[in-house]
Amino acid sequence: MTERRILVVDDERSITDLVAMALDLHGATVQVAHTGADALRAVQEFRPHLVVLDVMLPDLDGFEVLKRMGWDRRSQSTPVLFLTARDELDDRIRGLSAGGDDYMTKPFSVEEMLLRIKAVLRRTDGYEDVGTHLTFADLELDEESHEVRRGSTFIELTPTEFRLLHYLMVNAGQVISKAQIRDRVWDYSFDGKVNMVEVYVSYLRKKLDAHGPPLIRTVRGVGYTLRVPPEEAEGRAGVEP
Amino acid sequence: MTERRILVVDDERSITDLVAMALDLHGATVQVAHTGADALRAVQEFRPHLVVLDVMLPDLDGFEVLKRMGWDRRSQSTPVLFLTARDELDDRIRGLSAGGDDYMTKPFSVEEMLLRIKAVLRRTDGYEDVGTHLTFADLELDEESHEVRRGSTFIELTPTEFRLLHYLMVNAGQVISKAQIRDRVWDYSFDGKVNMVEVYVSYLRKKLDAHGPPLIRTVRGVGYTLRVPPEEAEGRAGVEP
DNA sequence: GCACCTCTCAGGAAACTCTCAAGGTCGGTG
DNA sequence: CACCGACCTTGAGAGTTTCCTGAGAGGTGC
Repeated sequence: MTERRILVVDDERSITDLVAMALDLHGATVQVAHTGADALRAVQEFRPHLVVLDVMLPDLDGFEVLKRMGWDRRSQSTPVLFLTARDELDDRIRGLSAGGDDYMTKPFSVEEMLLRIKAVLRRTDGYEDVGTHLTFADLELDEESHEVRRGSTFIELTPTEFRLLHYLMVNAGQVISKAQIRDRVWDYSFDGKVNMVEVYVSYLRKKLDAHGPPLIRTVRGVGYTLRVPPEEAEGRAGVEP
Repeated sequence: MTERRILVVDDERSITDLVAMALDLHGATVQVAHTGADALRAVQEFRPHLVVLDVMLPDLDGFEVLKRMGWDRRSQSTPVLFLTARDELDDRIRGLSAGGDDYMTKPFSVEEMLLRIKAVLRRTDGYEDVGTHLTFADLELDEESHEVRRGSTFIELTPTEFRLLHYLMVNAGQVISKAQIRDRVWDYSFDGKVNMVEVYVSYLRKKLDAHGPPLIRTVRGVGYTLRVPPEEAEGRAGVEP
């Protein structure tokens, strides 16, 4: 997301914080607004490459903001990612994705949001950050088509499994804690007191390891990591009597 | 940790002392605060690159401090490492690591804390302090993936073994006393009456020396040290094991 | 209603930490 | 130079923590 200016508009501070920090970590330059009026001002001055825009704002609603951005948009075609509560889903919103824009329902996961933003930027911007294609050992994942292959066989993943694998692949070679996974792959309203992460890792393993050597390593007490499987069983060490 | 300003906030003086001293030894510039109010003042003036923040403070709690740091944070994105008692693990801690922050439960070991701080700085800072990679003779240890190799074979270590080896490698060539090891690799509430350190050194030796000449040398009455194995000592009287 | 997905729960497996005690090794000393 | 005591090493194992996974209940979309 390097070199992209992104404006995040939501009246809930917790949401703007979360989104802003995540985007910041990914190299974007972020600005935040909490009202429609602020948002319009920020669009003028900050000239974002993309706007994340809540539909419900205290003063204007998101569509009004969109409309008043109008002339600006057409000249610059600044894309918008709308945020909306699930039960406020509206035909006007559904129509957005036709124009290159997109929407997400709250609550969302950070991982999901990053994927969406990248997709929108790609569509409107001709933007190739890192490409849509991730590879690790004989594993391949395509962000756009949501397709996963191991070697030559396609693997069907559920949406959650996909987000988890994507997150692991982006951070391949690094140990990721369960807390990180939970915060990133699950939505922010999820208060899982139980072992969701373990369960989903288990699902992933079952699907991935059916077609080759194990790829997900447990690092006890710390988390999980992808690793290239050691060539042969000889690479093991430790308990030699 | 060179050139990094770190603010340590905890109401227990023993903890701030411990942490501050360890960080100081690693080249960080450290400041300490014992209340939320002090912490906020220190954030303003000291402009730390990272804050170690206890959740329980006499005046404000850690989250309140975090919130009031708010606007400051977003512009600077100062990361936070939270400290919390294991049984106070709080739902509010959720969501932290999506922003690059992290938390640790008390009691912790100094070694563990240094590893966490480095990890957080790496994530948020883009900055490679010393690299994640330690090398000694044909031994390699990677902090990020928690992988240890000797020559070409991977070695599986338990968390405690890993901390111990890491500590030895950081201080390679220096004799480390058992007391130092205990204070650093074990958490500060540990009152080992027995020979824990010896036992774990033994475990390490068993795993490491299966793949080459002995690396950990005992210095009788003093402690242990890593040393490069002598090339070949066939002419010598049996001084070397 | 059916298919699929998400999440819970609980039992059991596996890994890890720590203790203890039986030897082994070393250095000094009688 | 043989022996002693202090120190060190290591195997065995109990107790605990952490992780894995099957079964199934609820939810959602078609």
